Amino acid sequence: MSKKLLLIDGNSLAFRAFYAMYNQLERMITHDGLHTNALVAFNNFLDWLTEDCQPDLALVAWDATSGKETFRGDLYDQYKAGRKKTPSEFKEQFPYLRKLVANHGLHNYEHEGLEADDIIGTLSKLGTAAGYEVTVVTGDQDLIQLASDQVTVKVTKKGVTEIDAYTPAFIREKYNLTPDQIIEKKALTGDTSDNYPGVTKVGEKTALKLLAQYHDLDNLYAHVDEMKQSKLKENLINDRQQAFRARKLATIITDADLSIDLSDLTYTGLNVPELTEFYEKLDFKQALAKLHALQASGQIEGVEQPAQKQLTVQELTVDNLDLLANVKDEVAFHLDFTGENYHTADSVGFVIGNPEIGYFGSRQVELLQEPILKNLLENDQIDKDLFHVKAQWVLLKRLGIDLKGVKFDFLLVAYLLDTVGNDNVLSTLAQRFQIYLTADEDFYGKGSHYQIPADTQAVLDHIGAQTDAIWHLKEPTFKELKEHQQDHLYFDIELPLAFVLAQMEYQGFKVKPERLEEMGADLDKRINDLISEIYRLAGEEFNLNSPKQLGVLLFEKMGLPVIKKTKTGYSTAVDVLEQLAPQAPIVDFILQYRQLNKIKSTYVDGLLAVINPADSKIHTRFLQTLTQTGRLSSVDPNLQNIPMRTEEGRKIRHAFVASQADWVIFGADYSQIELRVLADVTGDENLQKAFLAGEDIHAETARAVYGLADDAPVDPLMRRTAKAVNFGIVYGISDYGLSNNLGISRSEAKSFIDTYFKEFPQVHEWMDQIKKQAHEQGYVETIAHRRRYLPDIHAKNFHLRSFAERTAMNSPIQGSAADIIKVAMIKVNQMLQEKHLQSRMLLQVHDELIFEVPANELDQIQELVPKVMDSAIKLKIPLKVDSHFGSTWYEAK
DNA sequence: GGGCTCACG
DNA sequence: ACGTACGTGAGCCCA
Repeated sequence: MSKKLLLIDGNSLAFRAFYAMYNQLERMITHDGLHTNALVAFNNFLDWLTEDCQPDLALVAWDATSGKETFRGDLYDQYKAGRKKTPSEFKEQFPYLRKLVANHGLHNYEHEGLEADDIIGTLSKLGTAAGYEVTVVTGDQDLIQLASDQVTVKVTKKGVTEIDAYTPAFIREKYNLTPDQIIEKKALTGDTSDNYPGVTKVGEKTALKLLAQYHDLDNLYAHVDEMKQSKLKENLINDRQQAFRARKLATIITDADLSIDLSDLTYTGLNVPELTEFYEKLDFKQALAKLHALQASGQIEGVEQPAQKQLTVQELTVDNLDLLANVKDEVAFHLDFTGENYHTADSVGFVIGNPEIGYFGSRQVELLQEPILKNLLENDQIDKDLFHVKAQWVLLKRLGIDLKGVKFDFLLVAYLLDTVGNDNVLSTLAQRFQIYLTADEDFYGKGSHYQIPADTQAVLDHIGAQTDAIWHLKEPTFKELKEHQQDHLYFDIELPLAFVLAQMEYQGFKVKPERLEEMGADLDKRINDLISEIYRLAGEEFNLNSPKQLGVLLFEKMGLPVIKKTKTGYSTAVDVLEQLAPQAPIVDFILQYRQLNKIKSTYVDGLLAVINPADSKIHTRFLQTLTQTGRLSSVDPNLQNIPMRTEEGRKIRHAFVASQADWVIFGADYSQIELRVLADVTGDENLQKAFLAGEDIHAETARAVYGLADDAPVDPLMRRTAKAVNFGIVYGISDYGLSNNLGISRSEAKSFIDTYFKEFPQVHEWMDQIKKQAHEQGYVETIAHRRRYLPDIHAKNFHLRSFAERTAMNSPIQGSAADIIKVAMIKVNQMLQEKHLQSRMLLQVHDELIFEVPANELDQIQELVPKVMDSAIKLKIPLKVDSHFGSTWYEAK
């Protein structure tokens, strides 16, 4: 095989790189304020190119930066004139581009009076003569004139990820031209970006037609007089000189005098120490991770990574399980699975061990059921270090194993240390602590490309690297946990909660498909009637689910007034439609359609699709490490947003039933927990008194704000306003937001807020103090020391900064309420166990808990659950819990 | 994949 | 002058 020469057009590619990632410009800045978007894209591109091409010789050519004009400037004084100034954000990256190239083991070259094109043209000719297979890479079509049997010219298309490889055959196919004729084409069309004209009115199409007939410029002009009279002929004759000048400008020099030789261009590969330093200096986290992963996997040599020694997992079989007899007090364990939903996922394999005894694993997860392994996992005297304990617990439970003795869950700890940018992926979370792993996505592929490699050892080593990383992550992360005063939050709240949640998910909530199907049939009929009526009133059929088409109908064809706009067009949201309803009867039908269709598609059809046929239950997953405030979320399906507010939707809850006959559904919810938390954390005495004074906090607030007597009646409008103010306070109030919500003027809203703060002065003080704290330390905390960092608190942008300030006020409230119910869940679960009750907790919906309860336990549960919830965490004012039960979730209201 | 809409607390 | 109430997830459209 012939040797390879790689020639890269530095300027055009860097330019492409800068604009390919232009939308990332302000996100990619080093701590010293250097923009790095072009560097990041160029770096990725170099990686890809060198891996793909594996060159023997390689060079990146740059346009001359100094001194003398190029011959093209001499030839035409307008050459490249009128170009926009290079943005300074791009210019500042130039010097680093060259370093980047050098650190990748490629040569940089520029030469006075020459453009990068000419350097590449000359070297490609030299390379061809010396028998090299030449690859030219550029962002610019001009270079394709160099294509030949030995030279392939790769040109980036959109961005830098897609590439066309121009060979003579490809050029023939695309333009019906030879590479040489590319110059002739350019002569006729000129070049707008280099600012030289060809022949007036001749663009690509005309040029191709002329070249098909006349082949080249000389022959064309030799026969131009024979052409029949036309505007084109006139233009050709008039612009003859321009065309020939353009041909000279477009022709790339292939015999320039260079001060280098092919022998100077040896490709030396990555300079790992230099590149590491470069990446570190410019905060290239991903590139650094990739580099470290390459080193760890032994594909390249480089800087010593003590914690990342290449480890080999020893494969376990039924015959060598006694290898695990040495396991004493602590092991790391990782059971890998496909996809995200561990309730249904297939297992890929597992690894167990630690650096002292080594790592052992198998792709046969049934091995875990062998006594030695099962006992080890179920032994609470042997500490386990894991990633994502809840998933591990469920996967093992499905194998009949009861995981115990868990001490470290890296996912939970990483989430508690910093919620920002947590993607729940081990490899990216590990990077925060300078541990670099091959990402699952890179190892297995993603989406439809997911495939478990056939090489068992490779798979085990991949899982092993993760297991070993978990082991090494424990110490540094536990240390930070302590510094954050989050030991209690982790050991006494989140870690035990993970087991409670795992049991709830595994238990599942029984759903009667026939109830949903009945509802579905009824809804279908009513939806179809609505659709017919809407089409009739509209006078045409259209896609009712398309806000765009609906907007055209309402606001263009029917001429209804535009009340609100979205980024992309007219808003057709409920509040808008409600305002339009009196003006056109169709609008009310559309509102009804929207409501019923939502119930049908999201809830009837959506839930039916996720009932497990084996047990007729729905097994949601609670995401414990996602929200920025400490709340849970629920997915696959979301059982935290089952309809409640409208009767029509609420009927969905009829389908949710207890799993056994004579059992009931029991629900208990905190009353006004967030406002009680507010009264507690602010220490506001008036707010505390208001809670102690009456049943109805919104009415009490109204009395305070409107200056009514303690026992005076409160009219509904006053109560509604006070309620909105209470919500506003919890959300981090602004007069603008409140005015919008209540449909009042900003100044009226402002005066409400002022009065509120006058009545509850310590709430006001707390709001100021928490904002100040956020500015000073960059984060806010809940009563259990749950932390939320607010990077935007220092933003120059008013919008971002204001948002961060509202968040600073809201997160401690919402988050503390989350702390309280989490503690309650752990205590309720403990109580159920201690009292040997069969009742089971099924769901948490932020301020309420849902249970299924045998009829004979109902009295006890009704007494005990609210009691445990009340006393979960002691506040300065009592917590209040309401409870309900019934034969279905609908009845438990 | 982003935007819109709408379900919950 | 600026212009959003806080926290979520799912279905659908449309590029």
